[in-house]
Amino acid sequence: MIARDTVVSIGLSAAIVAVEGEQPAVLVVAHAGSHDALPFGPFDPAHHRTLESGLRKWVGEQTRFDLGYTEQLYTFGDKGRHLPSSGLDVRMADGGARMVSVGYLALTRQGQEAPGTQWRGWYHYFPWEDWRDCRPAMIDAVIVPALKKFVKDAPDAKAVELRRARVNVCFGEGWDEERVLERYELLYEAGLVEEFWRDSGRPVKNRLGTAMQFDHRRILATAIARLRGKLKYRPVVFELMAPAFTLLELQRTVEALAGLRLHKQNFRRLVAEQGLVEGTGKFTAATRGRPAELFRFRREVLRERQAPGVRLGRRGKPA
Amino acid sequence: MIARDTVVSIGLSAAIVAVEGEQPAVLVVAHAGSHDALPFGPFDPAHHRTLESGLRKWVGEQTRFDLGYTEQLYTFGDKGRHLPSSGLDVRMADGGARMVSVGYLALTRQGQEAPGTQWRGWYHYFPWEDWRDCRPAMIDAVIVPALKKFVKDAPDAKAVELRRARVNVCFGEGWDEERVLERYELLYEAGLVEEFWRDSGRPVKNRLGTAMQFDHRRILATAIARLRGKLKYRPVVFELMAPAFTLLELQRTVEALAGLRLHKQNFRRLVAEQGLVEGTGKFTAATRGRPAELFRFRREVLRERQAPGVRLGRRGKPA
DNA sequence: CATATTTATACTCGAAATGAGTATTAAATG
DNA sequence: CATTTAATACTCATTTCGAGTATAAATATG
Repeated sequence: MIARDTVVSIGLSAAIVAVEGEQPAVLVVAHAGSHDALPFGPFDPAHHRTLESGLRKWVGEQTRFDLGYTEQLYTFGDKGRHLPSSGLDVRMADGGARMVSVGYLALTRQGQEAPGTQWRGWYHYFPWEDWRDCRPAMIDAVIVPALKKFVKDAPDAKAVELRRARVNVCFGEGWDEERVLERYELLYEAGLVEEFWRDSGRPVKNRLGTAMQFDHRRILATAIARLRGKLKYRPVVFELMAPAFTLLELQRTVEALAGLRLHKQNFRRLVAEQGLVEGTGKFTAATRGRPAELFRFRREVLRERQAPGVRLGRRGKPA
Repeated sequence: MIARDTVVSIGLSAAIVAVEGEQPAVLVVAHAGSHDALPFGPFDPAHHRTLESGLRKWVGEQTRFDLGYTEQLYTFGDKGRHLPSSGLDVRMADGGARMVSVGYLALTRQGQEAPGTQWRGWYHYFPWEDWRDCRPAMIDAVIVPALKKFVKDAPDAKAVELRRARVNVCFGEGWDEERVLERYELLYEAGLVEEFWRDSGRPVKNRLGTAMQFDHRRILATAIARLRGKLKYRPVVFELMAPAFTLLELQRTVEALAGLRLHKQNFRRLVAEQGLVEGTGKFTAATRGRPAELFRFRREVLRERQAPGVRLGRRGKPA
């Protein structure tokens, strides 16, 4: 028998990403007076065969967006932390079932958004993640000192060591642009992020970056991390590009997502060698400087075997 | 209000993996007369704060295993395909809520299993995935011909092209050991796998590999794919090793998981350069051949910054 | 005991990939 | 026409990778 308490509702949240003018942006539902939220809806198992079809359905209704590429990110079920059940969600307000939320990443090109939704640069939520100009000053000015305190305040020597290691991996020497989620979770635990105080019902003491509703900033962090990783071994950037683009535009898009600058000449070499693009023979209407050739994505690479960017070889012959 | 039909049950399934004697094995619940299943249980939101704690709880009860490393894989919600709702599951037998299943990967070392469970080599379920000796003969003998027919039987020219591309990526020239799920899904759609016939309620026509209950083989495919990928950029193999091991044992374990042979000398070079292991000064009690030194995993690498194996450089200076 | 067999480990070497440039070309701007 | 901005070609040293060869240290076997 199914007890009432083995039953949950499923919420679907989507980080819908586009890049416009060198800024990666995410589509948010902005209510006046409350925090931004990701487009968010319930999964209705009676009407949808798969989670993804449910997602496409209400995203279509709510945002008028036709999702192209989508990818499931993670399923969060934490009680009391980050989740709608700890906030105010009408859908849950009648004391109904616990909610579990499934996060998705979707890539589109920016178009006209539906009323109530708007594009917002993702570095508003994660200002420490944009290293394109330089290491963000706030890291040394605010984050590292606060985290040092967090390390010192650990309950015992072992916890100190553990925290020190985490801080070092997240904000120490070197920068792994993929560890977006790890960094956010660390900042959360260290109480540097508004959500921490809200979830624990205490007055807000720190607020790094712009907060979001529920656990949506965590989902967005997961999305960014996933996208930054995927970039390198699957040709997903092209989902974000116009049908024709210059190589510099492509590079700027990748840089915007990765939050890093790349070496121009080598970037071109790489893209060309992989056979990811082909010239169209057309050129940009002159803006400034020498006009650039317009390229298009060679969809064929998807069929031609082996995902571009995939490395790791080292295979030997049978023993 | 929460309508009855917006509510679902959550099932948690775990692919618990260990490697013993060069065979990667997965812990299954084997009922006489029915197919093997992964350890599987409901998520009880009333008693568990997170999905993972729920998982650990009943896995502990059901299998007596203390899970070490765990990782969420994917959440499947397909109706009518692969899922319990299309099979016979006592938990669902009273016509209750739709089930959504969350799959997990867990890594352990093989110990004594609980009654009713047993370790089973994962290549029983995926015989085409083991390329350690050579390209499995069944691929050319059975799979490729059957898939050629599948391509030809596509409804229209466009579908033919799409299918051809998929077949090529999955079983054509080159072998991407990570595409385990893609290959399984292709075999499923082509009706080469027992689950396809079972899910569609027709008599079984083909059965490649050993079938599992519900969608568990799909979850296992996801687990293998994830693990094969993760191996390369995070030191997860060590979760499967004894505290001290020889470099050859380590290599054999990696090979078992990847389903490939590696070049011995280069493998050593790589492992050593990454600083992943350190010698203990002890040597194996002589079996045959020169005794090998015993190594241990240097857990410190996890703190020393940057995940071992991570590549991709190509970062430039600010424009 | 000599020799074959196993396995471990060190070292080499060419090919390819990578990081970091320099040089040259083609336009617009003033 | 010099200057600026950008595109694109080419170079070059370094590192990484793939594929070996060479040597060492044990057991097994005649």
